[in-house]
Amino acid sequence: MSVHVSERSVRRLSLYRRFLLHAQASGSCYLFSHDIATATRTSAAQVRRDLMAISSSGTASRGYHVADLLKSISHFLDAPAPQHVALIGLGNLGRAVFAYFVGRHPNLRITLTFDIDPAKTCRLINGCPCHNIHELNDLCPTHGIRMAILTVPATEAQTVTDMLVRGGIRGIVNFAPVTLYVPVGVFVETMDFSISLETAAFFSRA
Amino acid sequence: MSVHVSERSVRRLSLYRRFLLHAQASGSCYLFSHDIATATRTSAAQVRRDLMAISSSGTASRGYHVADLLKSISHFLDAPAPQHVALIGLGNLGRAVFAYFVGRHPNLRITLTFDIDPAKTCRLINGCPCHNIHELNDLCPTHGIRMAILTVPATEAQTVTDMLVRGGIRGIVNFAPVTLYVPVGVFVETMDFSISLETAAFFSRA
DNA sequence: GCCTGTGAAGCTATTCACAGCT
DNA sequence: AGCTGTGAATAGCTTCACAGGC
Repeated sequence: MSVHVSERSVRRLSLYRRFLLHAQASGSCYLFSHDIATATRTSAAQVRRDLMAISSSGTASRGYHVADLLKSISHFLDAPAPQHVALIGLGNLGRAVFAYFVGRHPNLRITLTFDIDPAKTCRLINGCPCHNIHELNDLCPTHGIRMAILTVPATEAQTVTDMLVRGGIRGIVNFAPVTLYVPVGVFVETMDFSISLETAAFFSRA
Repeated sequence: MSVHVSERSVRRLSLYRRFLLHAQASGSCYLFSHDIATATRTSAAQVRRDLMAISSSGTASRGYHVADLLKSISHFLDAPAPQHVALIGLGNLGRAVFAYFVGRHPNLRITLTFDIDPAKTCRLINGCPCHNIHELNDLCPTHGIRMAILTVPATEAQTVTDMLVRGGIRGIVNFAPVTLYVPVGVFVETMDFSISLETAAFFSRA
């Protein structure tokens, strides 16, 4: 089991799951690899490879059983119990992310939020207490939080990242347009609008 | 010239540029490939390869001249004149994107915005007129717009994409968590928070 | 006939390693 | 000594193509 699944595959599996949930909601019971491929802009062979990697299987006649597939993708992607997530920075972006988050990720829970601004701390934001950023070091370990969403200004991002790493965080979704320095073993995913924009601008003229 | 530069390289070049602008602002005049590599989380060899691809060069003794490098990266990445960009969907997200955009991308300009909500159309948003989405087909070609940012609800994203494609758009930055179907030749970059979140969640436990 | 599962092939991206230069 | 530029090697990813099954 667990024969190393690449980052690319993990991302695609997440996409497959989202599509499968939609398909299931609209009544699909079985799907072929090429259906999943079309819906996620990849190839049928790629879908079969990815599913093979998590040892899912289908039948030649009917393809993949949607409910079973969902179960096995979720078994692979999700932690056994919901993962707790910290949200750092409650400006416009942080609150928007929180709002978007709610109801969409049943297996992930924002359980702690942090900000530097005393006006925001010690209040409930969406029913979740907001702490001062300096409590981060103590609170993250005691709440078993291994993952954080970073919505602080670019100038603060590295400082906060260092605190997160000291607090034992192993995965960061970073919204600040900066490269974060982290030790090996800490995963950083940067949502970099500027880079995406420039890339799209480039290829829109190619 | 122009010996095919991969999408990965384009993205990295955009990152290098951002770093170089910061470095220049803090007084750096020359940098070695390993400096750029460290700042952008890649390898020195990768930096040299990427710069080679756009036929920039440095010297063995001092490395790369920051100002020259910026010039040649910008020459490669940017259009000769600023590109015009349409922003579709002026809800919270669309307005946030607009606000973020301002002042950050001198070579890109949001010149038209669209929404379906009549309450939003025919008004100025950040000094930019907001049109009804049905005018998209006419206005994009006449304004020479080849690129759009899509901040509409997921349910509308494909419909609007079809309109954009008919209007001649060749590049889309999509914020809706859906796969968009576009003909070949149209570049789509999806800012997919859910997928990024799930990927980070996965690797935070690996 | 058209599907899955998968070894093998092909392709792309990255890294190695070193000649040449200062 | 330590850099760049780059051919060669390697690693990683995707597609091909086909045996086996309904």
